[in-house]
Amino acid sequence: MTATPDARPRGTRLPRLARRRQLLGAAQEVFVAQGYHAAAMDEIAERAGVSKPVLYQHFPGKLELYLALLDEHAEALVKIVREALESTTDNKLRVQASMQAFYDFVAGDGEAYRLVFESDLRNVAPVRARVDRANQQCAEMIAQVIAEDTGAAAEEAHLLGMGLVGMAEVSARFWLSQHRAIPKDTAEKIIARLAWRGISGFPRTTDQT
Amino acid sequence: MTATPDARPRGTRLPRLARRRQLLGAAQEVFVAQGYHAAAMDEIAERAGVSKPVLYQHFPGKLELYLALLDEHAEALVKIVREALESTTDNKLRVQASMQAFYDFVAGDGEAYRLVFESDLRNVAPVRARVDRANQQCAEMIAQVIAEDTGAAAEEAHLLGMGLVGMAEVSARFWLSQHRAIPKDTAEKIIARLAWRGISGFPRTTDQT
DNA sequence: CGACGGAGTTACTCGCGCGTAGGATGATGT
DNA sequence: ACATCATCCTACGCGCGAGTAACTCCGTCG
Repeated sequence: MTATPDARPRGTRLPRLARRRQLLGAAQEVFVAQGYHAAAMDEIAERAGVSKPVLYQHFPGKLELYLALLDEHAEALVKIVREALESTTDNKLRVQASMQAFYDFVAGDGEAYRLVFESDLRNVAPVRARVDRANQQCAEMIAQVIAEDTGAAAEEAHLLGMGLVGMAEVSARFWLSQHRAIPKDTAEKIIARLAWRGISGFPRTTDQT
Repeated sequence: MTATPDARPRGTRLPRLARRRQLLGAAQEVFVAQGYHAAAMDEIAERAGVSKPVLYQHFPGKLELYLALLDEHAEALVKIVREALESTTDNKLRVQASMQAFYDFVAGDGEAYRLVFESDLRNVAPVRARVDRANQQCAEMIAQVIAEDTGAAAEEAHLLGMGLVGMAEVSARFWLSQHRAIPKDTAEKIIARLAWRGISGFPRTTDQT
């Protein structure tokens, strides 16, 4: 078990772009499995069946390599949430689709969601900026719909949006941590119903009990 | 700005237990501000106005020092949530109180919530165990109430509980990141209303559209 | 008044992991 | 066949930060 799990054949020569993609793939596996700090550049290189300097011919440093991956997946999250919201004008279905988007994201290939939701580098400014921005954009898109639907103030709608994002994020990660004890679509429906009951016909005024 | 902000007077001698408390205080400041990895034992010692070996006379290593703090605040979170749930038998008020508990926790002294909600050491088993356990306990307590109230299945109630925990956590952190743009009790009420509308009179069956 | 011991200090060792210098190797154009 | 260039390798420098060894200082008790 101490031997390299599945290092690619060490001899293959690749054109620049293909190599880059492959390096990103290897880096993702390692960063996801170990987190940023525990991940060693040596290991990423080895995992790609290549030596370290090759890595540095494609990326200026460890941080930039990480940011490339983070960008990719943060944007992917925002994109599928946007698509979910644009997939219909029926708000109930919108909620359903949005929740499914989060569950899809978390269940997606190679547990890449960890980069966005469980990064161990949030204390570093550029990482924090990206993670926060992804969350904010999701919340903002949802807030827009809420504001239109309920006439709530922007601030309030934004807070509600972030609440729903948190609900989706955390419940989806929990669902996955239970190794899908509940079928995916069932979990999505349960959470979607919770969310929909929560916001549908939300009272228009802020200051009431 | 490069000089030490407020190192305690370097000469004071303290009895063992007082020193320990003080070291925990200094460590908390540094861990909260920098995260685990960026925090240096030298800096914690300096912040406490003491040299490094003193730190090692009280804690066997950096990790154990961190775990001591994490335990403390994880337990504090579970405790205030439990107290919120036990404060009344009116479920609507329970929701209100629970949300307030999360907001109180996040707004609490020295931003210690970061240790529990934003730890950059979740990839390390003992840390992950503690963070997950705190979340699970909160969700479990809420799930219990939900199950009693709605008759939902245990699995479903647990998922709902985790959804509400996520809603509270993420929205509270967002609220704080906006530097309290909304008054605290207003934010609490908005989220509490969202949560209460979501679960109150939750349908008893799972498999309906 | 001397020695005992708790409290603290300075000044190291040492391993780990990022990033790099300099050399080898194999395909391509002339 | 030979030069050329991109691609890849081995082997190292080097800083940083956790943890430690060996010493000092001062109150207290017999």
